[in-house]
Amino acid sequence: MAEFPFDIHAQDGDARTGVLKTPRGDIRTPAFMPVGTAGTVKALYLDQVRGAGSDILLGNTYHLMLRPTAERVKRLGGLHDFMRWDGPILTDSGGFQVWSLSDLRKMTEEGVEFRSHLDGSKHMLTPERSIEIQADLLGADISMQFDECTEFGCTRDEAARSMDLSLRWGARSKTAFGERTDQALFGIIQGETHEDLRRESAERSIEIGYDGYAIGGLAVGEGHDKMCEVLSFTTPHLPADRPRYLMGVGKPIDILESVARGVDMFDCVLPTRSGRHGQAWTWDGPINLKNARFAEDTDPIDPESDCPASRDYSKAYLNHLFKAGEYLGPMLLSWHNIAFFQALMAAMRAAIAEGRFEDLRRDLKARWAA
RNA sequence: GGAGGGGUGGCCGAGUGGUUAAAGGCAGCAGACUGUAAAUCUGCCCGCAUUGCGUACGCUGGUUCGAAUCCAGCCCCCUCCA
Repeated sequence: MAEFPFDIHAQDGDARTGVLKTPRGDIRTPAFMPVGTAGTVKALYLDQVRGAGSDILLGNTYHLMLRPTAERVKRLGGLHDFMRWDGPILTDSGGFQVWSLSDLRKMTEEGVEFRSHLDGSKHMLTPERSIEIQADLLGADISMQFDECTEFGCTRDEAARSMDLSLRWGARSKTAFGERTDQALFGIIQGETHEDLRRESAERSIEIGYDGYAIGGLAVGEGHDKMCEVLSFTTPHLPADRPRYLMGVGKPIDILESVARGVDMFDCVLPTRSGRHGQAWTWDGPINLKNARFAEDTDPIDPESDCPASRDYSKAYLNHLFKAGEYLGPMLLSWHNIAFFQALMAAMRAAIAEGRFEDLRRDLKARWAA
């Protein structure tokens, strides 16, 4: 087992706050990991990402293995040196792409053969290859087991079959990963929306033994309430002393409610993607800076923020940048959104530590109700 | 003054007798985005009302069952020649 101590400093209801220690630095939890799919958090300098309060980034097996290739990243010193980020990096195993690029794949017990969306070339991803890419070539601090994600609305049999496959792939991922002290491996709980499958997936994953436990297959169309319901009956089966990571989530309301159910880590493309598309997340909910009502709004998005993008630029200016198609618009709004998400995480950590998480939760839910 | 070309919905621009309220693009207005094939995608975009009706392709008149499309006159724009 890796030496990644997880110190839980405080618990408030099922919400907890603490620090996951890694050789490359501490990760304050609940944590939000900005997504840096192709070796970059789109439209941002890593100084901005770090300055906004990010402790760890997410990188991607699928994208990097195709371009510039994992071997080239290795030759160039590994992903940290290559992209100039000295903090922890968690990499996705490629399992999600296997699912979302489904029309280009061929699945077998061995793994997945798929065609590159870039040039149509054939590639093979197996648990062993995924771990080699993540841990050995990219040099991820936290690698994810290779898994399969199911379509929301699939049959129970399909969900069970897929969960079994993910468990077998998980065991192979663990074997391939071996014993390491400076890198960690997380397993992924599947089972769609079925309580018994989620429990079984959790129990069998614990038998395999991971450094952390992710919950996969959520926020794929089931809706906020269903997601909360699944979390409510899934997190109780996960080890209390290990980090719990809800993959791909989410909107601020999703994160808030997931923290309330004992989740410690998150990642999502939403702040950067919606930032590129003109949407700003705020304490009063999302706003679309492209809307005509902001054309002469001289207020900044958040005058209280430490982030220059949130504090020093008027909504009118951002509105203009987006209307004019200027690059600075997506850059500033991605920056603001990452800063907002991190401010939200910090607010939740502080509230949990001070035993007033429910007050914060109630207040934010009321603000975001609409 | 002469010769030729042209005037289409906010703009650009297809369309040369009916299937055209009129392609497409832009601008405009809104929506979506959750382990990133996304600086992307979707909807609306003449007016009014439930299928529908009324106005519309420079202006006026004409031909025709029917015209943005054909004819005549007029107005304007562009190119070339004097």
